[in-house]
Amino acid sequence: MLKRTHTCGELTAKNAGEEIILNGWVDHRRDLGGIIFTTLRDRYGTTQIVFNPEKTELIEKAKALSGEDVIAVRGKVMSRPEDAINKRQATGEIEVDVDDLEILSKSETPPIYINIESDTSEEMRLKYRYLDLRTKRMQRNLMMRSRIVKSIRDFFEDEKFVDVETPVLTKSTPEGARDYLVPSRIKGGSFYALPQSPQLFKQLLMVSGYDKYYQIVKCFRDEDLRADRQPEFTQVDYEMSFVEEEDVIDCTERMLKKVFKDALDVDVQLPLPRMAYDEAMDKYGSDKPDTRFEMLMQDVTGCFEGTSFEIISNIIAAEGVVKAIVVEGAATKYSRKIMKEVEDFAKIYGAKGLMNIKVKGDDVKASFAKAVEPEVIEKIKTQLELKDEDLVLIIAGDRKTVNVSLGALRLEIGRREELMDKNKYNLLWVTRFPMFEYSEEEDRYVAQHHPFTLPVLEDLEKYGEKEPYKIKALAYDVVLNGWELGGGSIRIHQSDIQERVFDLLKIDREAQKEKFGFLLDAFKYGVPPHGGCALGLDRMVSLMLGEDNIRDVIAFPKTTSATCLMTSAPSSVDEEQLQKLSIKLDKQQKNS
RNA sequence: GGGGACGUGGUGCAGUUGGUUUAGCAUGCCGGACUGUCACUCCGGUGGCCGCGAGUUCGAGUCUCGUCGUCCCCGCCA
Repeated sequence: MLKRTHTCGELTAKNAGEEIILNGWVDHRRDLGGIIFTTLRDRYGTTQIVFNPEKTELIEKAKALSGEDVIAVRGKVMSRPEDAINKRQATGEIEVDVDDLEILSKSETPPIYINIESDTSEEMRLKYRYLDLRTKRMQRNLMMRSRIVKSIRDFFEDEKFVDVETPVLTKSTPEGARDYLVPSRIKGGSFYALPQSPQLFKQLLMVSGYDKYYQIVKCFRDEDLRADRQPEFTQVDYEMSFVEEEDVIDCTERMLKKVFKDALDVDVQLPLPRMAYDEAMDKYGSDKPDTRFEMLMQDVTGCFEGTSFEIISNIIAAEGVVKAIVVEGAATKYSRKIMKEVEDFAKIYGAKGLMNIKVKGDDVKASFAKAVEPEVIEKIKTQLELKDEDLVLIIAGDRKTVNVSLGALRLEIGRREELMDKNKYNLLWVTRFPMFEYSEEEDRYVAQHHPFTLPVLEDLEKYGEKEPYKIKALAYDVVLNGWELGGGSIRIHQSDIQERVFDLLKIDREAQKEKFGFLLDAFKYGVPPHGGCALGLDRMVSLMLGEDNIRDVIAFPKTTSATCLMTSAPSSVDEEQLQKLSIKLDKQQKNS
């Protein structure tokens, strides 16, 4: 075999005259009758190779080449004629005059386009993923991912973190997402769980004295999928001992700064802005605010005080709120049809309805004008400092619904009006998350982060068991352009506080022992104060590449129904296999 | 668990209110012409039971129901 001396991306005018060998895939062939041009491709780039008419034997061979054949060519690097230079190609100054051609492997006609940008359906791309990964886009994505991972590793290694692998076959954790289960053959009827995160193990590593740990690790959650959610995904997981919140935040910031510089040559200004959870919810209606544009939510409940508008007065009486966003220059542009679309959008997020005010010159037109006193509209106009062509979108209801629906609407308007600058990377911290969240389903408080998060101690004293929903936690998320990149917390290392938290969560001694006994035992033998963070690598890479779907930065992803179109996983298994695992299927599943 | 969009030659799409049709376009693929192309160009050709199943109808790519698949979203995801 002719072994390559160069890749398809590196030859320039400087190599002119050299005898070289290239290996690669036939990207494209242009047969002009006498002369044949072929573009050869590998992951480094493309190079034009030329079959000249006088080499009759070669020409015959070259005529038989088709797309995606794997070939080797030996030839001489030639400078191209001035008018034949291809400026869009890195190797466009040269071409290779072929002296010898070896066909290493023929290809059938591929089912998807590889050499040109096209809108191939995801279904085809996923089914023939190995071909899709040949495309320029996917090669760029995976190579960027690799670069980002290297940068992260370099950072942690330089900072003396230790990379420790934690088990993939582990114990089911009851709090949080649904676990993927793996049946045990040796202990029939028992199950391992795949980790949702190495949370408990990394805390144990702190107990063991590995005061700086990191791992780039697969995690698993058996929940429904989304554009930014896969059942298996990769986390950048790290934990530190003898630290406080500031230290974890500082370390994360420096890591992000390095990664952005290394991968994108973007300078991130430190320290990153911070926003308390309450402020984020209040102004952006989200715990992961997109701060690339303003259009903040404003509370206009006061303007409706004493109104006879029954729907609103009832909401206010029930401690609800009325909030508004102002869309500048949209009053005329937003026709009845668009307003309907916008209202329907808000309703998806639980809004009961959408009120609006349109300012056109001196005319202030409210969709709810008939139901309300003129002063109310006047007050809103004053409070929001409305000007010509302003459109005000207003939602009333309970605080949570208003925040969520108006926050989602803010983003939707942002998209419609193209207010998000794609070249901007707005990183920020959202801090002081609530420690507890009431779960209707379970009829108890559950930990919003996890039960090992350290509550703000003053809050714990002040609100305690009476108003646990007011207790904040030393938990923080890092947010990039409205996406949660990751988050972490300072953990509890004091057994008395841990017990109080368990009590508040109504996890009794029995359950504690059963579920987290090993951790609580470990904490008896000298545990340093510690805290850490975990970042979603897939999200991070996709954001840095401007891809809006994490499938495009994962080599072999799953569909939204958690299947793999290439391998057909998950699939049924032999009866015998099941027997060894002590598993019986019910009739319904057997038939399907 | 729920809502929405889509499914038509290998691929990406069009196909009007159900009927004048032999399901069209682009690209690919095959054959021919062409010595400076780079998504070469030009000429000719090949290729589809319209995802699958049932129903309504004289007649279904088009309407209805079911089912499968893909994508987006709500719930869910500490």
